[in-house]
Amino acid sequence: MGNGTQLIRQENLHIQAYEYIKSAVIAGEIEPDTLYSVHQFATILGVSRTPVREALLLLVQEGLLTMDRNRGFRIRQLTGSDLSEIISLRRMLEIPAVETLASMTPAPVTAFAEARMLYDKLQEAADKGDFLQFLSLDRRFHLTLVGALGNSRLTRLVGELRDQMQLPGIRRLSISGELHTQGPEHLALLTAIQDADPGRAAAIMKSHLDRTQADWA
Amino acid sequence: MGNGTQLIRQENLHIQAYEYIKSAVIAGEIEPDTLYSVHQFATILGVSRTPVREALLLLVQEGLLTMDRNRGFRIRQLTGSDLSEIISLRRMLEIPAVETLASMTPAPVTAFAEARMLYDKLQEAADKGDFLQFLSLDRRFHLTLVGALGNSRLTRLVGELRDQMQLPGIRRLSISGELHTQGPEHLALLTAIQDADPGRAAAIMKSHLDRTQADWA
DNA sequence: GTTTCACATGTAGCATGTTACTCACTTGGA
DNA sequence: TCCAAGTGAGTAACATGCTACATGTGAAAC
Repeated sequence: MGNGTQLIRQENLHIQAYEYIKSAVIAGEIEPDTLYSVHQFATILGVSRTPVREALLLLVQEGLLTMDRNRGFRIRQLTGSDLSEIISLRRMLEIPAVETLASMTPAPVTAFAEARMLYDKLQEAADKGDFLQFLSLDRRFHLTLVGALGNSRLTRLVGELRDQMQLPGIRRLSISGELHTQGPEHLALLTAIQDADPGRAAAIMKSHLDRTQADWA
Repeated sequence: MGNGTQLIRQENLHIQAYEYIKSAVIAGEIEPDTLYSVHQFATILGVSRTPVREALLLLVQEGLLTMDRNRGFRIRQLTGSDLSEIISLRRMLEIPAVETLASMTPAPVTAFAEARMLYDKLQEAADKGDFLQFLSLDRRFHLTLVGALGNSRLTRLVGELRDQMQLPGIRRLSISGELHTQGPEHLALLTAIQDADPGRAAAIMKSHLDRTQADWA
């Protein structure tokens, strides 16, 4: 059968299902502690069970979901030790990343410009209290910076780790109040990098991670 | 533990297929530049195409294989920039890892003992010129050490990065001659860690990665 | 009241049928 | 000889049928 309204849709269904479900998980549209079946998602997406199952298996491997045999799939609940594992990895990756970024010659000015633009939008979202938008822009801000290093595996990895931290299991509320404290921190980081001050950039990143861990404990 | 004694074998077929194909890839039993079909593996393993396809998709996500739409699957060819990405990540992860390892109190003596045992076997394999055995023990040696840190995500990640480096695309020969130069390096690393000398351990790890990158260029 | 057990329900898991695509090869015309 | 359209084999990709299993429920046995 034809592809409906899409002129050319060259992307596999399981990829599309993967993107959709992943977004839903991160946006919090999926209930924790609730079992979801392949059939449910297949019905929602209007495709058969096969590509949906494939997508779910990828998400399990990525650590966003867990699988209960013959029961269904559910959002992974992070424990405290999961969190420290993730934060520990982020320390190893993101601190050297911003250091290197601040030392690059020539400086990746286009990435800086884009990060600056994202920061502006970020502040806007913080003012409006638009939590989801804030999270999305926060993610893009950091991935833009890390991406300027040109290491695609690093960029992807950092993204995955950040995504995992959006999972429930740890208290995630009260962040609404932190929206405005986070803003200046982003700007300070960007400024330090643009000033080619690796030490300051690293220190900001480190304190950010420290505080994140403390907050979620 | 050993599933020989296990009465019922309750592991999903796609997991078993995943393990099997991954081993085959790393052991070099799979020809590079050759397209393999789901059907081929399914026939070899004596199962249907579904779990095999699921396994292959996981391996694609992991970066060991690539997928040619409507053509088949093949081993991923690493380019020079792939290699530098991987080495760069390994630097960020493995150097801090051995540093931390050397600073741990109490020291993880059981892991040290196991690493020492693996080192002995490693030397034995090097003497015999058993290349595959050497690679397998080398992998276990490093993962045992990293595993002692207790960060399961880190351990898994390091393992995946090392696996990717076993892929062809870069000259991998002449390593036979290096088998004996690698041996002492392993011992030096282990000794530095056991001596609680983070700086020395880090230096050894760093030079190892530098040399690895230079060799493969 | 408590335990046991048969059964109904819904699911993952696997097998298999079907479709549509890619590409090597052939064929025919200039 | 060259090139272009045609075609056929093989494949991923998707849909669907079927099986085994985990679990909740309720009646029967104690």
